[in-house]
Amino acid sequence: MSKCEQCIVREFSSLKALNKEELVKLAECKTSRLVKKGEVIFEEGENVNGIFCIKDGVCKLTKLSPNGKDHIVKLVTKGELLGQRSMISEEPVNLSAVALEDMQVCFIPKSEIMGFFDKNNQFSMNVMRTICGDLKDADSQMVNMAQKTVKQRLAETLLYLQDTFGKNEDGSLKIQLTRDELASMIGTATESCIRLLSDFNKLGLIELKAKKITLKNIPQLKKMV
Amino acid sequence: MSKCEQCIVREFSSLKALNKEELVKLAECKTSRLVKKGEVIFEEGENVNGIFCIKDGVCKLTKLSPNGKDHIVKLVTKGELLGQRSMISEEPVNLSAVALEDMQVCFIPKSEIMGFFDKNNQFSMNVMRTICGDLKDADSQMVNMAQKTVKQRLAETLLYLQDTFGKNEDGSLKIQLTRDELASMIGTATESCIRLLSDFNKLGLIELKAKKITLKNIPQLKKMV
DNA sequence: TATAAAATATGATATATATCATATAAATGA
DNA sequence: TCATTTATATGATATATATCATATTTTATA
Repeated sequence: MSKCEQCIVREFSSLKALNKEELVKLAECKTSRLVKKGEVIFEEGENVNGIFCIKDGVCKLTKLSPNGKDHIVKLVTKGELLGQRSMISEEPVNLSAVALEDMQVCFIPKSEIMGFFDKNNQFSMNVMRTICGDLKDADSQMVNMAQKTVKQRLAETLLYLQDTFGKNEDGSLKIQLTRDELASMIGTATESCIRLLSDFNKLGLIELKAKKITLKNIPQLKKMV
Repeated sequence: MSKCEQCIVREFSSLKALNKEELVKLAECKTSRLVKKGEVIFEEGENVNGIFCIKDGVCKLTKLSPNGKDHIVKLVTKGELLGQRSMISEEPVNLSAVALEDMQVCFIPKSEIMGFFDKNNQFSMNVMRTICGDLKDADSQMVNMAQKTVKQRLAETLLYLQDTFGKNEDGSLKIQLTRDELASMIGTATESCIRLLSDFNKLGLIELKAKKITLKNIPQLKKMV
């Protein structure tokens, strides 16, 4: 069992408020797990009795819409926590979490977290702020979905992906989503997404080669949003 | 200055966790205000140094989209609190609040609320649960906007309005939204909204008379969603 | 009450997007 | 390495929705 004290990732989440003693307790009760690309961490409707801390990798949070399509609500990456909302609401999770790449994930049981909640004010404030940030983002995404065109949403999403996950040495987006996944982030049909990418390519806004997407004209992409 | 102790509305919000002593303190520092229909309570980007408690009436929370249209993110009614997210995040509000009917609203300064936060665990837990509920709703609305047709969203919204705000003696929806507002809740053009209402009317799903909307075939409306 | 302004309604048309079909390319696995 | 599956791409077409125009009704106001 590795020590949480030495885990750098903790510095990026609400857990940074924990003191040495609390971190020792945490290390004792947490369980670590490797999650392969494509593997499910938890599924909509499940009871998850605790939270997950992402040590490495990226996953998607999806929600099944009544028409049977999955919609990607959020991407979550190294340093972030999963399952906080569900734990606080004492409800099943409302989203599924699926690994987009191989991941290292730690699970912290609810009892432990609730203890920190009671005793460490800074920790609970951090959690609250995170959830408030999520709410603000969700509201703004809701408005995007309702009011922007698919083209605008695609441009915005490409910019977001580069901003958040960076680029490879060749300049292409570091995070690898299938066209299908990209479509279910922006809320459109896969073919429409592919077609628009193709249009963007022809316009010189992006470059497509062998599945890799490279943003070529960022000012122009920004202007579209 | 009326006493918060005797205000029934408080029982419906996070404030129900406050004890007598805290309620007396609250009554001393709060300010009350009448808000006329159409009046703005606060505007996107503003710094609101506290939270509002709605004693009576309903307001809409809107967000301006880049195309210049307002989108209604949420309706908030008697018993609910406004501005919690912004206060916790220590950020300007991300939404505007506009009265849909005449309202009675109390303002509670941030300092007071933060005091309750520190000392009353049940209160902060209540606030957290409310925000978690908002986040869940927002995620689900986001998916609705992205994946459902305008027709489905209209049906769903009509059912929601009746569920949440009830109906008049004549059976029509109690809450009075303009077509324009209804359109900006479901994320469509005003004309499209009017047209679909007209279609629903012809199909016997609803009845339109003199601005009043009456749901006539709820099972069928539910089936559409 | 008369008049202006705003809200609702509906038609005609344009546009964005989804769907269905099929081709090609890439990835996977025996 | 070849065969099979899966992902990407593109055309043709259908459909949903937006936009523009105009009429009618309702509401506000002088």
